[in-house]
Amino acid sequence: MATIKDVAKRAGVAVSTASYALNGVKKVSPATVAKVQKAAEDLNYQKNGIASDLKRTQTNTIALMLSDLSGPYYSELIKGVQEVTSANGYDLVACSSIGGEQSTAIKFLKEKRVDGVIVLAHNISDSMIVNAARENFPVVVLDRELESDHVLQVEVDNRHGGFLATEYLIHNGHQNIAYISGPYNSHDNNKRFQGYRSALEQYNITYQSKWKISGDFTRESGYRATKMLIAQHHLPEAVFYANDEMAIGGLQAFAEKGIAVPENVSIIGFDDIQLAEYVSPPLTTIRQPKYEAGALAVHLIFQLLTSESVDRHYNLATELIERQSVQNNA
Amino acid sequence: MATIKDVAKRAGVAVSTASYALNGVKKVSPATVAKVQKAAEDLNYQKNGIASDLKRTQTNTIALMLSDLSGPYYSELIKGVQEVTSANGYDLVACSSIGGEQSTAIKFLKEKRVDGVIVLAHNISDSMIVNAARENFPVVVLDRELESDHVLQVEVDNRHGGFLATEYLIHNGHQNIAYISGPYNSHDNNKRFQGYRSALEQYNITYQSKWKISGDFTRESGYRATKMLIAQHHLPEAVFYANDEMAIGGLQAFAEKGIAVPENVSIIGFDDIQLAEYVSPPLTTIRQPKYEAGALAVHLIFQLLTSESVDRHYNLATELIERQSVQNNA
DNA sequence: AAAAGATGGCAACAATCAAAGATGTGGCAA
DNA sequence: TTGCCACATCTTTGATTGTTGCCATCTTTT
Repeated sequence: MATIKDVAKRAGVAVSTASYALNGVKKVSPATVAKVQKAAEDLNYQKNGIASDLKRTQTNTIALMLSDLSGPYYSELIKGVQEVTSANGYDLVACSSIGGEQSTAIKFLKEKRVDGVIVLAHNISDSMIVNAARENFPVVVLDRELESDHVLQVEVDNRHGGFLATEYLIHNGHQNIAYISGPYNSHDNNKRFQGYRSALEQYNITYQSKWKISGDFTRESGYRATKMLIAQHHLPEAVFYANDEMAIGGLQAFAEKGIAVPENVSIIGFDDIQLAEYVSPPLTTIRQPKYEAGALAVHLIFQLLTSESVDRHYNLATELIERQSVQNNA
Repeated sequence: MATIKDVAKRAGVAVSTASYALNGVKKVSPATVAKVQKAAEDLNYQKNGIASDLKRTQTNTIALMLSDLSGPYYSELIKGVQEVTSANGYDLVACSSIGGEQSTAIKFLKEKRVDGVIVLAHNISDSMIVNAARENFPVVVLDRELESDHVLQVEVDNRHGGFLATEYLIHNGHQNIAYISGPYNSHDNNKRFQGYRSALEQYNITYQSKWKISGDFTRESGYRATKMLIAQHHLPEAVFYANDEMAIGGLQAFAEKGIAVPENVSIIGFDDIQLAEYVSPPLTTIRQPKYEAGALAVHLIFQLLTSESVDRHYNLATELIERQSVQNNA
C-alpha cells in the first residue's frame, strides 16, 4: 500500500508538499500539484484515514449507537440523522451496544474514534455517557433524561403521548383501561405510564393495579401479557400497549381466543411503526416525530462542535393517529 | 484528555512499560501493573483508539455497507453479521453508501479504516470494490457477481427462487403470469427474472413482453406498475413481483380498484419480509436464508484475514413460503 | 557468571502544519 | 549592463499526534 512518502518520492518533492498538493492547500504551484497527482494516480495512492485522523485530532464522523443494529429501528429517525450528517460533510456510522462493556458502541464512546455521538440504546449506562462526554465531544441522548455538561437530550413527549392515548380511550367511553408496560427501567415506558396515570386522574378514574401488566416492548411479551389479561376473566374495555410491537402481539392473542378488536375490546399502541397500518384492524396509536428527533440530534452536535451555545433539553410533541382499533362507546 | 504519557509519568514508569501493563503483556511485574492501572484510573485515562490502530495497522473492525442505513434492511442478515463479528472479538460498524463517491461507505472502503468489508449496496460500483480489495483487506459482496482476487461472493440463489415462484404459480393453474421487475441494473432482479423465464420455458408458456413491467423495488413503484397492468384491460391470472415491497404496493392498487386477491388475481412476492405475513391476504413469497448469508459473509472475512484459503463463490438456497395470495385454479 | 525478569529508550506508524529555507522576480542604483 | 536587495511565492525541514514493540539496559536470582 503506497503511502504519501512514496508519492512524494515519485513526484520528486517533499512529503509535506505532496500533502499540501493532495489536500488542495493553495501554497503549491499548479505544476507541482499536477506532478503529485500524477504520482498518486500511478501508485494508486489512498490516504490512510487513520493517520490523518490522528494528526488532525478529529475524524469528521459521528456515531449513532443503537441497542441493536438489526432491531426494528425507527428508520425515519435514522434518515433524519443521516441527512443532516451528510449535509454537513460528515460521515455517519451506526454501531451496536450489544455486548455491554465490550460492545462496539462503548468502545467508540470511550476511545473517541468519532467526533460526536447520538445514543439510542438503553443498555448504555448513564455513567458511561457522562464519563465520555466532554468539551468537543458532544453526546446527544434520545432515550433518557440525563443532566450533565456536554450531554444534550432530545426527547419525545412520551408523557403527553401517554396522556393523549388514555384520554382518547376515555373520550370513547372506556373506563377500565389496562396498561401493558415496557421494561420497568425504560425511561420512555415510565413517561408513558405517567401520562396514563395522569389522564385517569384527570377524568376521575381510579387506577387499579390489576390493569397493569408488564411487558418488555417485544411482540412476544405483548402476546403473553394479553393472555394473562384474558386469563383474569374480567376483560377491560380497552388496553393501552406501551408500544406498537406489543399491541400487535396482543392482537394475535385476542384473535386466538376469538375476542374481536375493537368490538369486544379496544386497543391503542404507541410509536406508529410501519406495520401498525397493516395489521387488522389497523392500529390506532401515538406517532412520534422521529425524523425531526434524529435531525435535531445531529444538528445539535454540530452546534456544539462549533461551540455555539444551545439548550440542554428539547421536547418534541406527539400526535394521535386514529385508525380502527378503538370502538366508540360514548 | 490524558494520554499514556501522563499515565506513565504519574506511575513513575516509562511509556512502554505503561503500554505493556495496560495491554496485559506479561513482561511486567504485578506490582507495576497495579501502579499503572491505578494511575490510569486516577487520570481517567482512555486509550486513543486511532493512535493504537495506526501503530498496529489494524482496526479490529469490519464494516457493513448498506445502500441506505434507514432502509428496510434485512434485519436477519444484519443479525448474522453481528453475531459472528462479535463472537470473533471484532467490532462492527454499519455505514451508508448514499452520496456516491463522497459517501461514508466509499471512504471506508478506500481509506482502509476497517479490516474487512461486507457490501450490500448496489450503488457501489464494481470497480470501486475491485480497487479496494487486496490481500489482508477482504471484501465480501452480497449483491452482485464479481470475479476478482480478494473479493468473495455470497449469493442467494435468486434464479432458482424466481423459478420456484413461477413454477408454483403454474402448478396452481396460472398461465398468464406478469413479472414486475426491480431496477434493470439490479443483479438480484435479473437473476429472478431469469428464473421466471426459464420456468415459463420449461412449462411451454411463451413469454410475452407485455407482461413485464418495470419497478424499482419500492412499494410505490409496485403500486404504479400494478396500476399500469390494470390499465391494460386484460388482467393476467397471476403476478410475480420481484420483491415483497412491490407486491404490497400492488396489493394496494388492486384493493383500490376492487380487484380481489387471490380470487381475481394471484400474486407472489420475493424476500419474505416481516410485513408479508401481516398484509391482507398474507403474501405467498420466496424466503431467502438471510441470517446464514450474513453469518457466512463475516465468517469468510475472518478466514481470509487468517490467510486460510476459501472458495470464491457461495450460493444459498431459497424456499417457497405458502400463504394466501395465490389461488389454486388447477 | 549466566540466566531470567523487569524496565526504559527510541523509532516507527502516516499524515499534517508551522516555520524556516530556497528560489525567482523585479526595481533601482552604480 | 550588471549587481544587489527586497519581496513574494514555492518548497522543505522537522516537530507533532498517541501508541506500540523491538532492543538494550539494569536488577535480581540461581
